[in-house]
Amino acid sequence: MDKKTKITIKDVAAEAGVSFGTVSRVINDDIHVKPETRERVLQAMQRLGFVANRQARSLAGGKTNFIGLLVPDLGTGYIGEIIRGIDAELTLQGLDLVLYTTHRTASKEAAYVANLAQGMVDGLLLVLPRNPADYIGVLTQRKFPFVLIDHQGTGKDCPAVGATNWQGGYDATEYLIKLGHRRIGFITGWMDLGCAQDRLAGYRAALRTYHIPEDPDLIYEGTFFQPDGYTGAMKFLDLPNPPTAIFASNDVMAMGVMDAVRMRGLRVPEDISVLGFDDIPQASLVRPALTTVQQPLENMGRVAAQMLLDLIEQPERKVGRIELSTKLVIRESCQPPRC
Amino acid sequence: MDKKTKITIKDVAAEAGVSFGTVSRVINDDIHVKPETRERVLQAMQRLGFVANRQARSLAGGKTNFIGLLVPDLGTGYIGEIIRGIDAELTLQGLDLVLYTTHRTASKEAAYVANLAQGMVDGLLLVLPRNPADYIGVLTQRKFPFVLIDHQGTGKDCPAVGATNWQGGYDATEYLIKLGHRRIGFITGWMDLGCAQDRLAGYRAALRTYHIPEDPDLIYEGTFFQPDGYTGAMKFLDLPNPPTAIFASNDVMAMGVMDAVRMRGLRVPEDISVLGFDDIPQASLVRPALTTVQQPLENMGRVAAQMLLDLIEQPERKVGRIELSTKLVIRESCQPPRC
DNA sequence: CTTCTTTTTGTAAGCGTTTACACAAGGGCA
DNA sequence: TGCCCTTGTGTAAACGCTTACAAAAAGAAG
Repeated sequence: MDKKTKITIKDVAAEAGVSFGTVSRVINDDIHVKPETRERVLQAMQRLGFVANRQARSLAGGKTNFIGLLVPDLGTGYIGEIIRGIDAELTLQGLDLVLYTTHRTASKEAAYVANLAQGMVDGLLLVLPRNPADYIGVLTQRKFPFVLIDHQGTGKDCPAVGATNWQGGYDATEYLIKLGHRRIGFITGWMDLGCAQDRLAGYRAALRTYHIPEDPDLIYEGTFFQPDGYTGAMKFLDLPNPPTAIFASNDVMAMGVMDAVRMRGLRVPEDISVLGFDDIPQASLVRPALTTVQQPLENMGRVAAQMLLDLIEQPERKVGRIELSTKLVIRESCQPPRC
Repeated sequence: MDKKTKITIKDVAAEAGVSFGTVSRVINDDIHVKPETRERVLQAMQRLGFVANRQARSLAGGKTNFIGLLVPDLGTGYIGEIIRGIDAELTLQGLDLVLYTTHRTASKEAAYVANLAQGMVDGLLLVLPRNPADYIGVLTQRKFPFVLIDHQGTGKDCPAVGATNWQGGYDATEYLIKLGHRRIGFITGWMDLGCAQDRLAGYRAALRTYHIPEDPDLIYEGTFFQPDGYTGAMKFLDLPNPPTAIFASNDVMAMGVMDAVRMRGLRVPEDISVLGFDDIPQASLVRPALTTVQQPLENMGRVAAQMLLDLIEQPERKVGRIELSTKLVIRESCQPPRC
């Protein structure tokens, strides 16, 4: 049916018997078009199967309608959830997503940002940026719209969305304490990341509140990957006085913990309580279902996208960090310690 | 430092003391530029921090340097692995990825494809397309380059890459049989997908080869999600004569199976052997580590990207389906049945 | 029926490149 | 020295659209 190679606004204009300017106005929902003319144009577009050329619109209009998304990796469902939120919001505005995976190579990150900011996209969304200090300065100075997702740290006041990691760490620890636990093992995330630091700080604060002395043996430094949970738990279980509960800084490490516990012939939660962080989809699917601190990942993506859109609209507007609240989701992996 | 808003080739031309045509030639690695001129231009570009405008290049050059990627979802690591491969290959060619997540809404799929094919991208990569029949015709007829990933079915001979699902199903079943199992439960994937059908067919073929009668009670129809594995296994275990091994059509369902087995107070692999399909990163991390059929996911992505690039180069070339071979990865979740 | 507004529509000038074509140098050769 | 090739460089015309600005049509008011 479509024998023509490319249908342009001129073709549509000819078909509808108007000038191409009018067609352009119809495309852009310009007010100044007589309803019946608009209708005629719309039908012509329909008939010809016209789709506006993106590149041309961008060139002439000065905006690309692309948003750049930089993510470290797509291995865990974690980032998938965030993207889902971003995607939902962007689709509403007819914007498309250009995906860059940095695979944890910090160098690529800065290079990508430099290029993208040169007009390839209208705005930038950075998930779990590794060392944003490298380019935030440039971005800010150039007034290029961007939003950081799940990062805090540089102390600089720049647009970011994250979760209340400190509070999440605190709440979870408090929950374990109230269940009666006194020796609670903690497995940290990758401590270069602010979120990992905050979760640990929350854990510590809760212990302090309840006058439980902190034991350095009960803190194992991990990197957010499952094997850390396994190894950390093994180490805890080797202790002369092992913990009765283990709180891992994310769910996948918590699953590593569960494996280790089972490996030792112990049971969750009867012998050891296990608590995670994130509430990835899998958390509710393992047995026992994991009690965890829920991060509103999808919502974080959504909010970040909204912030970015606002920023694109009004670049002057000053926005800072937004923290979405975490929520303790109680399932089956924790119970009071054995007497 | 960059006080100028936009640096164009004209600025570079002025800086280098040449015409903008020459600058363009330098950008495009045109042979007809005197080495020293090239050098001068390059330095000017460097000095000015010039980055070519993507939209303008696309408009004038006729290609966008974008590849469209349609995926159903990013929940499981499965697609992340594929993207990693695609990404690696595309980066080599300086192409960027525009991401569309259809979230299993078939309607969005067709709409996206229609738009994208209208010049928004140079080619299309479709991962696990739901009902490609809707648009393959249009794409083919219009000679628009595309490659299907992990799909077979329509019988039409179109560019696709997948894995040897049948063989994988066969090999795994044979392995279980050789371990001594006679009653092997099978949990299917979502049967609308060709890969799910093939795995089941492989399972059946192996049974036939070894003259083991097929028992309809030992086949549970799932949809590739973890709860299916759980439910299916529960159903098997309720049988008067339950299976001694369970083969799930993907790893996440196999993990559901493990949960169910544990829930019943049984042990993997002592009481029940469990086998998966895919070899997602998690498979080696759970305890017992999952024996599974490895799909070369990253490589599938890479090969698909290469095929697409070839197709873009020579649109006339006829390419069909490529199948990458699966491999049985033996870990800890299977052993001979108890006497 | 003018004249002045207020829509509505047409026109032309870009947006930043690529690329076919024209033109200016340098050789090589007779 | 003159002529023809190369090789390197400049020029102008697209690419398909947006958007001021100008022009025409349609009301409103007198």
